[in-house]
Amino acid sequence: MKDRPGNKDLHLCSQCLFYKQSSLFLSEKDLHNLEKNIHQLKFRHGETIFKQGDKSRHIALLNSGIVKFNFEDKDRNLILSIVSAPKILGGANMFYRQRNLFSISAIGDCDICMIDMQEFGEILKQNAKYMLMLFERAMEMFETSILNYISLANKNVNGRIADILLYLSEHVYKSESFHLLLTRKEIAEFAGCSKENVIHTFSHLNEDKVIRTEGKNLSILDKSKLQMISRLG
Amino acid sequence: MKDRPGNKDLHLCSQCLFYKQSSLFLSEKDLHNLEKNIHQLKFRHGETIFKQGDKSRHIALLNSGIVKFNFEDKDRNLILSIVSAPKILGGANMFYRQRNLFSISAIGDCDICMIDMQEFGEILKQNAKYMLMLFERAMEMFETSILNYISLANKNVNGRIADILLYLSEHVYKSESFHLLLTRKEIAEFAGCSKENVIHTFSHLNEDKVIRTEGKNLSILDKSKLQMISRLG
DNA sequence: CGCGAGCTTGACGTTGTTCAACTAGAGTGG
DNA sequence: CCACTCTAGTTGAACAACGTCAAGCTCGCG
Repeated sequence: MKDRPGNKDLHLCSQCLFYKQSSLFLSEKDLHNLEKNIHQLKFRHGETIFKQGDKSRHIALLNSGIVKFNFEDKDRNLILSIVSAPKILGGANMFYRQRNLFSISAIGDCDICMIDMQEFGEILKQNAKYMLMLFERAMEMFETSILNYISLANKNVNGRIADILLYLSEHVYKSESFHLLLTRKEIAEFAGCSKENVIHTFSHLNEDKVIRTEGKNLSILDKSKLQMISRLG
Repeated sequence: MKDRPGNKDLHLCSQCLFYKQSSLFLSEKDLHNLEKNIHQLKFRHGETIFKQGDKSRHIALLNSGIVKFNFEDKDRNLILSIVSAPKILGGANMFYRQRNLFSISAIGDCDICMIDMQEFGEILKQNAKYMLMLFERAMEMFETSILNYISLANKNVNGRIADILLYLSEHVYKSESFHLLLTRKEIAEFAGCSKENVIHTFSHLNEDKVIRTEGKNLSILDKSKLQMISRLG
């Protein structure tokens, strides 16, 4: 964790969504304790936020940016999920076990608030409703993983890639046209197929005018057709 | 939910593992309230305990038996996980959303205690440490789902089936030799492949004396070889 | 006995992976 | 400023893995 750039000063989380939500549940005193245990960090593209197998000592609030959850195998890599701000990261590990089940790393630049778990755990134990709220957030990521799992099991490559493009458009970039920060290989790791397969599928989708790719830029031209491919896959 | 056989009388959970654990966290009064909201049920092979898409009104304690978590698609079916008693079922849905993300059904006969969520939710909110314990349990099932997902993405059919046999042996039946209550089709739904593929793989494993199948009975003869197949897959 | 469900086997076609060759752009050093 | 190298992307072809289909089998049950 040495090369983490960041400003470790205490900061006022006045615009921070998480802080606002927390203030609904916590007392003045707990809120102050919480603030003492938060520090802000910036991560650049590719940097690891949580490392698979590492001890989970923090919970991370993704305030801006996009991250990927990836499971690292001997030789292969699998992207479980990709999410954009605002999200609570690391909660799944926190509520479960001491060691991270997977890594989380930045795609593009990310602003993150790190909360030390020691003190935070104490606050949590005193505030059951607050814990419930956090837990629900932590579970959201599992839902997307399970939906990905189902997509992988039941669909062919075309269907899965269509799924991924729709997911990225609707839930990550929130636009029909976006600048992909993922390599073809990473998309393949998300779809659970080879990178050549992603490229072939992109080529066909380009020919059929369903999408348009220009280098890293990707536009969805015919969303309904893409949805049909997703369904038929 | 009409044809649920069961005895709805209040019962004394004196041997019930869950009750014992709960007594470590809860006050006499809460424990009494909890007991009032529990009723015992018996489920037979194939019966549905929780139905995908249904409202989650209960949390279920699996006291004896084996259950499968399965996601139902238009035409296909996918088994996310198979677990044996003692386990807490439905917590994942409970702590997440109002509607069940997947179905849970009995494999063989199951003894289950159903807890009504209305009153139970109130007890939870007053007992943060207790809630944390329940969370941890609820998360266990997600870990197995994610590990299955990874197995599906990174391994070939042989490796996945080897994984499943090892999993069933170690975590479900707790024996090298067991009476399979799953059909070949269900194993295929767990492995995310066709039933013929399961049969072919079983045949080869039989030829190579890695396992022995006699109808529904299955014995693992050479565990280390099976582990090797799992690794190479 | 006859029927149906689950199981088994082998053949065949499709899908997807792997491999190899090529292109384009970015960074490096003489 | 050009050659070199490295990485990402692209394409097509060969091969292996897997799903689908068809046919026959076994067993339990009405």
